[in-house]
Amino acid sequence: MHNFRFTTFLTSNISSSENEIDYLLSRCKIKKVKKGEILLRPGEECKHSFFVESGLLRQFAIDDKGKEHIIQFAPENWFIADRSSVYFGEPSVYFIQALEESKVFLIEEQLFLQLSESDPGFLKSNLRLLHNHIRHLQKRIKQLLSDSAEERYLDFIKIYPDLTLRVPQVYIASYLGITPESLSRIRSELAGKNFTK
Amino acid sequence: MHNFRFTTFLTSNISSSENEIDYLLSRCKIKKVKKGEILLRPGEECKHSFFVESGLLRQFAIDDKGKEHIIQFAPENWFIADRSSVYFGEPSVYFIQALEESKVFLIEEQLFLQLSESDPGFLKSNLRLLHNHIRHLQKRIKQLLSDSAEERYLDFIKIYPDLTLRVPQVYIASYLGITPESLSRIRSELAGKNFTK
DNA sequence: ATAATTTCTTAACCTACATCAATGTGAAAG
DNA sequence: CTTTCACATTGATGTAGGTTAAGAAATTAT
Repeated sequence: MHNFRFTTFLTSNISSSENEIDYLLSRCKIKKVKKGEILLRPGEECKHSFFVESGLLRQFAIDDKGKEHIIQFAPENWFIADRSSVYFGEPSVYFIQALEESKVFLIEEQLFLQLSESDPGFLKSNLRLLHNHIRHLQKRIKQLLSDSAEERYLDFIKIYPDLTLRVPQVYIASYLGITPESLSRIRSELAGKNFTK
Repeated sequence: MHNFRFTTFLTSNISSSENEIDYLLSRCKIKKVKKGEILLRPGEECKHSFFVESGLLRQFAIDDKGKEHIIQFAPENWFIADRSSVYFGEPSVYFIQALEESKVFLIEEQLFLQLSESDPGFLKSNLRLLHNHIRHLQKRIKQLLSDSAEERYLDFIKIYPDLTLRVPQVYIASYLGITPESLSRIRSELAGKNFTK
């Protein structure tokens, strides 16, 4: 029997009976995705939430001028989905793509709703996930409004030290809302500061 | 008996029995707030969700340099709250303030959770509210990453034509993430374009 | 190993928006 | 009516970050 991260995640984060968790697992599909593979594109309805068992995904948009903007990274143990598309059944405006070879669990929204109704413990966990998401989005807006690119980068490496090493800088720049050239400049300035101190 | 907007909102948006709605209403307090009055400040825990019965509120943050950044406006019929603070019981980093003389309903989180557990119809509405909020936040991030100040302003007046007239431009600028001077310039350029067309 | 490709850095120049400062306008308050 | 105060405009100048372009460094493939 497999010992999935997803199983561990569920048992430690969801105050639900073992039965319920088994049921949930039995209703999820697991999918292997290659590096670069796309799980969602603009115009499509996002049919699943994805739990990243291993590897790394990103959610991003492409603007009018053809530039990519990363909304979210999702390394192992994270959920990723276009929540509005999943929930409202609307076409998404985002891509979801694997940045590394990954394994993901596909979870249908219907299952979430069903378990939230029948099981208060599951509802709690579901609401917690949603609120974590909201907190994250809100912080992002606040940072984009208040902080300079350098400040945002410093926060990024504090919050995601692993990703800083793991992800090419183009993507980090795209998450921060700047060009890779600017990020490179910021990095060399920061390096300078540390030496002279 | 009063005919509140809140009542209308609840009956038309919540697929719940009349009893449940009456119960909800009976457990909410209504509060009159003067223009400029502050309902939440950084460091405080946000204890309620606010439903704006009349008037206009804003949620904003003040950054290190003392500049204000508006996260959200809430005119009548809108909810406003710092969701992460309400849900996680953490101290907020935001202000919530009345921009006009307003009446708001105060709703305790406990009540939301309780009704979500006991009533599937209420749960649905609660989830819908949360997902609307998420959609809104996500769009905001995408815009801040992709669009110019002018584009964001044009979208603002499309989405909130009423607020465009109702709210001083300083606040709109602060919502868009620019200075009032820049907004004024954008407006005069746009005016120019329309004349010559 | 060596070539090929992807990623990163550096430099010169450019642009959107910020800052500072002065002036104008319109609504509320005396 | 006129004074005040909050709000808006306009102009001169500054700056963070963008753009373009070239080369260096690091991975990946052969």
